[in-house]
Amino acid sequence: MIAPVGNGPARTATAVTLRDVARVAGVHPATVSRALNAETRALVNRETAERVLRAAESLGYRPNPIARGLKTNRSYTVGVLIPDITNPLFPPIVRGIEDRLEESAYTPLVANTDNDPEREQVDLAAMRARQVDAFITATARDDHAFLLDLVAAGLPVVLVNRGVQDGSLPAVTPDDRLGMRQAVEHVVALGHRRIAHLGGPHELSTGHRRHEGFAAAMRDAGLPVQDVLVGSGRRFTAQEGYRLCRELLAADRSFTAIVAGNDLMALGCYDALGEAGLRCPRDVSIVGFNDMRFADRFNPPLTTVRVPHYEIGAQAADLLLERIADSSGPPRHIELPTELVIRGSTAPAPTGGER
Amino acid sequence: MIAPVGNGPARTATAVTLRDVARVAGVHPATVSRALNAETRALVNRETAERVLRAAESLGYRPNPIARGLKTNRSYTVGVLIPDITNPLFPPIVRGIEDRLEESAYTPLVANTDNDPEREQVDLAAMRARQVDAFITATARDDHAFLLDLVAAGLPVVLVNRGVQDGSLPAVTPDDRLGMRQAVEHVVALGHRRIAHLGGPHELSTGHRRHEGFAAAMRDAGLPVQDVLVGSGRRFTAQEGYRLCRELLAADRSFTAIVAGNDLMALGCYDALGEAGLRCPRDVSIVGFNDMRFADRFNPPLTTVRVPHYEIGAQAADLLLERIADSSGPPRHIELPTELVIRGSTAPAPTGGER
DNA sequence: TTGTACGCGTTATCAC
DNA sequence: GTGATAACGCGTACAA
Repeated sequence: MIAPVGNGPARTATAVTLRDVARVAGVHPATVSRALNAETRALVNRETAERVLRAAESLGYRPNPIARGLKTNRSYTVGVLIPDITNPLFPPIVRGIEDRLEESAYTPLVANTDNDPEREQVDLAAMRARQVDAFITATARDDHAFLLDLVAAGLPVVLVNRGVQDGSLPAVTPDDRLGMRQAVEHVVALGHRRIAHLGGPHELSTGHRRHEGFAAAMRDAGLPVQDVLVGSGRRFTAQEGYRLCRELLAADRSFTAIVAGNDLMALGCYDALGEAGLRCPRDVSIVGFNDMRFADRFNPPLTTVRVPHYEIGAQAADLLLERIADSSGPPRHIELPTELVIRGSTAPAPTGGER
Repeated sequence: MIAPVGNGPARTATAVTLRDVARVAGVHPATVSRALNAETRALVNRETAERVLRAAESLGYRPNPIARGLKTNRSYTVGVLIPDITNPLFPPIVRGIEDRLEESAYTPLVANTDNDPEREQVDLAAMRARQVDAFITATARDDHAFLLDLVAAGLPVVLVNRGVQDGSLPAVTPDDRLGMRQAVEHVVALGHRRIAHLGGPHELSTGHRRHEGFAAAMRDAGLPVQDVLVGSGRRFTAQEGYRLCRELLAADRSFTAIVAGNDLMALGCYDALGEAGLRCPRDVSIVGFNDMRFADRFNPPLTTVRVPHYEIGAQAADLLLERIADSSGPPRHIELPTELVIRGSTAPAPTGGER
């Protein structure tokens, strides 16, 4: 009986290693290492280096980052914490981060925390176990002590989309105050005077800075900020926008415009207004924030403040790479300018006094 | 002068290793390894194992996956290739994958290929260099030889959202034919007879299977499939939907319903119809496919076929884990059922003959 | 300029 | 049942 010739384990493509290259190039593995690493290439003879490079090329050598990481204690990997990739805000941010990191041979590890501090800790621990070299997080709350711990442990951290009050961490965010000013000035120019603001949680920089921006812009327009016209939701969701708008309608029906904390909250306002028999923009004008995808497709198309999300992600990655290279120096906070996008949800204030 | 006591490099938290645990537990590092690894725990004395576990716990020991990977040649990492996370189709799929992989201590590495075969190769190579244990890809075209190469090299591959014609690779997809049947039967029930189909590329399973489903359902309804009423776009985008719909309108204006290849293409139809002075659903009914986020917010709200994207991602991850454990056996193709969601873009066919 | 030797943290394979 | 040892692939002092 003739036994079939076994081929060993299925994994045919056993990787080519430094040693293989050395053998082909006729040098010592250490020399190959030096020749292939940009920083140490100067230490090796030009011709030798070229021979090594050719050998590596012809063999299709790819350094094994696992082995390298074990030695250098770096993984060329970056942890990215976001609340939920399913929230339309984050895909462009993540895309910006990934594109920029990829150029620098870093790989992002993305985790969704669902804004659950406990889950955040778990994800963070898992990433540290995987030896990530640094973090980008979009989940910053005002209690960010654990982030400072990371920094103290030598791991650079950059905040994206949100910042922290005390400026203790580098961040890339939209210019929330500018954005709110653009929103307010727009509806003021349309003749609105009684303007409401239904925003997000104050513990998030995006919540409180937009609130500040709203208040400042109203003041500058010579308009009062009335408590009854200002609400703060527990989350940046359509559901919370809906709840807040219903509360507002129950308390006061004299307002003619709402500046929402973000586009999702604006959507909730659409719903509450519709239920109350009010039409947007005929009865009430609404402005969103973010200009998330499909905001132009809503009914009515949403007037909103455009935030350059991709660019925010890209710059956050840049800032992180900068701090991986040199983490000294004070943390920078980069604010990217926003832009008002006028669509169908805003219109001149109804004439004939209050509605 | 009293010199400050230096603390060494900034990185305070030097990781605790297997050896540290061994020292505390009073055993050899190898024993610690055995005690901590579930599969080898049986080899070690119960009491010893417990002592080791306690020591590990008290020291806060976290195994270093880099070192482990170097030894075991596995990274507990999975490559996920998608066209673009910015396409609303993919976030829920990716989320499903991530959630399921996380439970099994695997980490996804996701890359965006932009449907560019060249970029796909680059990403794939980068992931192989990072020693990923397996792949999930949503980028399958009909030329998938290189995917079979991966399989031959011992790397399990699972397709998500798309399949391949010949069934040579495991896949988790929506039941595209069922979905199209649901769409067609809905408009037929509304009295439509001249029904168009503007679909995606035929090289993608999502394109040709939906086309097949459309043709089959029309046949079963006793309706002809006319060439002039069927279009195939180069991509699944609003832009292509718009282009196709314009071409359709130029060639024939007798149709009263369009079954689009997906929701984005349906959106393009909205635009083309609007430009032509036709209203949806009064003049033309439109059905989408996917029920992507915010489809209910469009104007009009889109009647569409709901696809369980999160579940598709989750099951793809399950299937992959299954094949990582045992890659023998024929590739399974799991088709998840779809569901019709009726909204405002479909209405009874206009009476009085053709429009 | 290049080679030698060692170690990163873990696990597989021996021996005891 | 446990300890000793080698090895995974690479980078880097140090020697030559």
